[in-house]
This record gives sequence, structure tokens and C-alpha cells, in this order.
Amino acid sequence: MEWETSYYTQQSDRGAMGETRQNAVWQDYVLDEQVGFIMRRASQRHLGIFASRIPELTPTQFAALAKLCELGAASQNELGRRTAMDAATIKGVIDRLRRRGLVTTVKDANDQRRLFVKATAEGEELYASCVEPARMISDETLAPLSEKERLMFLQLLSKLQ
Amino acid sequence: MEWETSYYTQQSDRGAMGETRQNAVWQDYVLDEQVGFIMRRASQRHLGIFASRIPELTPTQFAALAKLCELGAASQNELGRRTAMDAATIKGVIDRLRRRGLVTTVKDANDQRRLFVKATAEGEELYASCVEPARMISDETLAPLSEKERLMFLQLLSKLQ
DNA sequence: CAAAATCTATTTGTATACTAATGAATTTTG
DNA sequence: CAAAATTCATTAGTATACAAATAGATTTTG
Repeated sequence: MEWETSYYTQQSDRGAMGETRQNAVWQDYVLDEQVGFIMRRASQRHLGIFASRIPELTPTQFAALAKLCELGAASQNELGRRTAMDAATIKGVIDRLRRRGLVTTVKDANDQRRLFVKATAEGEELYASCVEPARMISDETLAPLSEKERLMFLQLLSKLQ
Repeated sequence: MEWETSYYTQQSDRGAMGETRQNAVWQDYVLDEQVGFIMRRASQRHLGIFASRIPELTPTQFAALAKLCELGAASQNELGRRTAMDAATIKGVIDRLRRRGLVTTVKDANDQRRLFVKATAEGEELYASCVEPARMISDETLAPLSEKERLMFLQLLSKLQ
């Protein structure tokens, strides 16, 4: 027995006039059409594509490693800023990358507050081997769009950062 | 002392020819330009807007409650499917909503596997009071775009779900 | 009808994310 | 220069997310 349709309709007679008027407020608010909801679903799809192409790293781990290879090195907090992760988040990411030998950390001699983070040779190799898959991930994520649409989409999305 | 610039450049002479060739692979891969990275940042901005407008609920809790009010009622798993949450995730969300008295759950008499979920009066009231703020959230999220751009963006984003 | 397959909910484990609080180090400022 | 403010890293707590395993209920199928 299927259960696809709902037991009650949106304008069900659940009671008094007050509720009926409340329902009127909902009428043209449809969750599935809201930008946040659609963006969450698009993100989920992208994350699935990512996991299938680069199973060795999560997107955040890849981002941290990529930025580290771009920069050469950075303090933990700065790396977090450059990859849009707060201090608590980047700490966990770096901890896990270090545990796997992909990065090393040392106290910065010039500033005792800072933790100096650097990719290891192994980390750089892994990153290098992930760049091509990463390109495919971006491609596959945008695959439903034409070339023109992709440019337009990226332009618009960039404005919403 | 500022530390904004990196210690090493991207094409640093870190060693042999092999690595130099590896660097060539990175050259036109820039993390900040990838759709996944930009989408993550856009999501973060949206989540910040959401939290400022509806501090009482997380986006996922709101989604579950909204869909529940749309549907009238649903089994826990079906609600998860309709809000793009897997079984484990929707369970946690419903647990927290129930703990706050916003939804009730009962074993479905017709199907002993199913957990029947329904919004309470309090849950429906909270949802009704959140719809206007929710509209503003969608508006504010898309605020950097013109009216035309918004339509275009939503159209394109929808294709990436 | 009985076995196989599917569905539902739960649990465990891992990994983001963010808030808030803390303490140590450094920079700014009066 | 000393106090105030800021920065950095860590910790604790809460809330998604998803994978994988499990157990019970229901449906499908041979």
C-alpha cells in the first residue's frame, strides 16, 4: 500500500476561522521553491559527486589541502579564513589531515600563538593527484547546464557569497 | 606584524623536475573559482541570514516543520524524503522538535514499521509565525541580484538539484 | 504460502559547522 | 610603558549529514 499522498490537504478544516486565516499566510510559501532549500539540495548533489570522484578526502579536507598547496604554508587560523572555516572547524580538519600524515604543524617561532601548517610531500602528491578529478567534479556538478548557463550561473552564485 | 602574504609562491622551486611538472597541473585550478567552494560560501551566507531572522529554528528544523504543515502529517521517513534528509538525519530533527513540543509521534496502526509524525498546535503556530521571516530570508539571500537575475539564478540552480 | 526482497526506524561512528568560553600571546593605545 | 584590545588556538556543546549495520514489519515473488 502506497502512502505518497498526504492525509490532509493544505487547506484542511482543522478548526476555527483563526487557523483558516493562518493557512492563508502559508498559501504562496512553498518550501521546495525557496533558494535555501534548493541550494541545500544542489549542495547535496555536489557532495555526492565529490565523494564518488575523490573518496580519499572530504570536500573541506580537500579545500584545506588545496589552499595550503596554493599558499605554500599558513597559520591554522589564516588557512581557516582562506577556506571559509572558523577556528573550531579548521582545527578538526587539520587534526585529521595531520593524523594521516598529509600536513605537519609546528609552533610559529615568531608568534607563539600561531600554529604553522605545511603540506607534507605526501600531502602535495595527494593534492596533485586530486586536481584532475577535482576538475571533473566541477564539470559534473555543472553538467546539467550549457556552457553559457554555466558562466551565468557562476557569475550569479559568486554574488551571493 | 602582518602575515597576509604567503611564504612561498605557487611556482616555488621546491625540488626536482617532477614536482615542477606537477605544479603545472595545479596552474589553472583555483579553489576559489570552483562551483563547490563558491556554493559552500553562498550557503554559509544564507545560513547566517536564516539564523538572524529565525533564531528559534535551524533551517532543517524549519524545513521539516514546514513540510509537515504543508502535508498535514507524514511518516518520519517520508518526511525525510520530502525534505531531502536521510533516515538518520530526520530522526534527529524530529527528536529535537518533539522534545520542544512542536511535533508529536505515534506508531502507525496500519503499519507497525512507521512512525506517524504530526505538528502540534504549538508547532503550527510557530510555523505560521515564521513564514513571513522565511520570505525575508529568501529575499535577503537573493538581495545582491536584480529581479531578472534572481529568476535566472533560481532557474539554473534548480537544474543542479 | 513461504522465501526473498524491500521498507522503516534505530544505532554507531565519522566529519563538518557554529557558538561560547577560556587562556596565552601579541598588538594597540592612552 | 602599562592597560586595554585583539588575535590565536583549544575545548565543550549542539546540530546537521551520511555510511553502514541491525532488527522488525510488510510486500513481492516464485
